[in-house]
Amino acid sequence: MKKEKNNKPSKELPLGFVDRQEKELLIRDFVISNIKEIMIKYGFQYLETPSFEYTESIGKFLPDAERPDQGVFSFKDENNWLSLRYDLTAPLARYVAKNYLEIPKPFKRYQLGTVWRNEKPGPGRFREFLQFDADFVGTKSLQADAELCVMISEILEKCGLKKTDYIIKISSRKITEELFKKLNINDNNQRLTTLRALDKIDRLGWDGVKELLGAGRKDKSGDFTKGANLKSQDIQTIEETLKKKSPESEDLIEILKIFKDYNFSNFEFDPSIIRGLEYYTGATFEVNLKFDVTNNKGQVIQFGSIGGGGRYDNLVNNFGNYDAPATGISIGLDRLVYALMQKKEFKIKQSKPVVICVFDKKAMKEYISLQMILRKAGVSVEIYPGESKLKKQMEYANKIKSPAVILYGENEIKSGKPTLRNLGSGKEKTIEVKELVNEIKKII
RNA sequence: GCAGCAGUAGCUCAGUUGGUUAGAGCACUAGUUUGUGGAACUAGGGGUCGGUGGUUCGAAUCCACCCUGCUGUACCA
Repeated sequence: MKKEKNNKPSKELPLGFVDRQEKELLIRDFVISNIKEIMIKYGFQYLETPSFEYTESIGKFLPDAERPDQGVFSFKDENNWLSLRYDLTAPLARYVAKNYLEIPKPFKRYQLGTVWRNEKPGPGRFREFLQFDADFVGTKSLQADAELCVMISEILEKCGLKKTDYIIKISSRKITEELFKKLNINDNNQRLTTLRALDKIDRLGWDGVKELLGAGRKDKSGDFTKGANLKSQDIQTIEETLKKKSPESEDLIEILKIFKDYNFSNFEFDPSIIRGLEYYTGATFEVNLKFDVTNNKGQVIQFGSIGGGGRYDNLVNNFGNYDAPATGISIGLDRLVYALMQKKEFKIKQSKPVVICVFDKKAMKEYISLQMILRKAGVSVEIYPGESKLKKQMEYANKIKSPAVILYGENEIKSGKPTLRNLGSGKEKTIEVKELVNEIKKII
């Protein structure tokens, strides 16, 4: 905690939280409106669930400690532990279980919402972020899995990305499942460690992963990570299997066939797409950006994926005895927006008001009248919100990037002709009120 | 959590053989004769040098501990 002098409250933000400014928010709005449009086209229902859930409903583990803070923000109300959701999938499973008798089956819904994770933030990763999720619940059809990928691709392109800007990587848990069977790896811990190690291929390469599959690995800071302790023969089998360029599991073969029917080709089979989550049972996918993303110091950062998902046929059953196989995808919107902001060709329009300068408070009626005329015509306009010298008012207009100021002082009011100053060019024109709208529209 | 590095004004940083009232650029405020911005000039505000304790006549500068941040790594249901 940073101490402020005189015991004033800290102006710093908690670790992992950020203020977001207009430019980012406008791009986010743009992305969201594209998403909504496409979700309607694809026939998904819009859903919102609350930020808080009972802790036991969103975690796989019930709180066994005094305070369940394993990665979630929690607090206790009168009687119960509540937690801020850490994703939108668990709330979906809960919603489906709660409304099972009423909802259509299969159930297709999409959701936009903030999620929170109480963990160490990394570059471009925060403890509060906006997610977009689309899921099919209650169908085993691989058409659903395929369509999710096609749909994400359409969303990204609608947002202005080209085919060369992104790729959807796809794999299946069935591949690793079969490997485990074949190699007789039954210990759940060992399986998990293996999956997690394999998930790191893009970052560590096969050499690093093989260390993690074996005894363990020391990273460059000197920290040591314990490995899965597999036999070297098994490690070799795993490497050979996963290095194959085409899928051999039936589900993937079918999904790829459906992609073909959709004429969708911007994907890549990559058996290292494992995803850390334990609950996936079938296809897994990941959305990766292929252009460079830099941090605020201009350095290119390892951006990684902006989202992913897969099939999870058993998750909803956790809430009851329902047969609800499901598949879904989620996108980290803030990360997508952050990346979009860096595309040079990507411009978002920020409308800034024309400023009517205040020369004399007694003439306020005249200013208001001008303002009403302009607003009626749809022009963004404001009367300078304060009392300052003209110079200050100009500085203000300049600072907010106003396109123009209107000078309506004693002389102008007498003649009924305001002066319009273009803040881009610095040129001024004294014109009739009725011409004002047209002149301003030329500038904007 | 573990490991490495770092912590001086709002921001970017300078300031070590420890020594007078701690500096710069940018930003900010006021002004450069009273109706004009983005340039220039002048003046000004702002820091108990991350914190606490210690060594010393004297510490931003040395030591210890703590806190915070960055990076890597782990975890991420």
